[in-house]
Amino acid sequence: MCGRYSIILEEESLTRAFHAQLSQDIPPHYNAAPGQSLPVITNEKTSQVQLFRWGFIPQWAKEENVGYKMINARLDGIEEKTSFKKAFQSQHCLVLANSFFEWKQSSSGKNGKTPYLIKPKDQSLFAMAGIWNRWTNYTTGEEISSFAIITTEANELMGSIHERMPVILSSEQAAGWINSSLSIDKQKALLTQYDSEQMEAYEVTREVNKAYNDYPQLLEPLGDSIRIQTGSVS
DNA sequence: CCAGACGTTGTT
DNA sequence: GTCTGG
DNA sequence: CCAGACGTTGTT
DNA sequence: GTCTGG
Repeated sequence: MCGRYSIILEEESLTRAFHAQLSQDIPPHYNAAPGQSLPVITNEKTSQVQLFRWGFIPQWAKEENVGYKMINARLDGIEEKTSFKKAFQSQHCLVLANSFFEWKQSSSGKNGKTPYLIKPKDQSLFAMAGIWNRWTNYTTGEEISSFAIITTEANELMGSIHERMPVILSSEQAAGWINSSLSIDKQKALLTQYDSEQMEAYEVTREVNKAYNDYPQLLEPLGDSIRIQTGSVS
């Protein structure tokens, strides 16, 4: 799954990869967590980065905390899910990221879980496929826009760490995902499993476990950690 | 019909 | 165990 | 995702 | 709101 990631937005790479603008200052997130306002690009406004809350709040929700249970949406079966159906048809977004974290359960059961950082080898900024929703709290009138990250089966590289991973899009796939003039069938075909050969992963400090820790050192390889790439360990 | 769920991951 | 909050 | 709380009343 | 289950 994907329950934590990093995003430090730079205007230049944003423009180059996604042809979108920043309309406000967006603080760096070295340790983005569910419940926070994070940068996305939606199909409704493809030229602007907006801040949406991570944790999809469905139409039927009576209160916003429902969103904490819906930080991810499984691609498999998503069209049959009451909560996600409508958004999967017409409310797509790109969740901007530089890397994401996954925790590997130690085989012995001892030492608990070890956090890893995973990212594409080549591009520093990438998009994860997301769905969004706009929800109104009828008690307070407050309107909240929220999103979930679509997940799929782990590829070879990810498999050694965790069973699931986010759907990662190339910039061409990303453009199609938020292009509402494409048919849903064509858009669905864009949601492919990212190539294992193009990714790398390494162990990071357990300081990342605490969501209130948010600084650049969280992204550094742990001193004696191994770097994982498909077919080789270096 | 009404009532109750509506989600994911991992662990047991 | 289960829920909330970051 | 992980961490941390999980409760009430009354008094300061 | 909408679907599933009784």
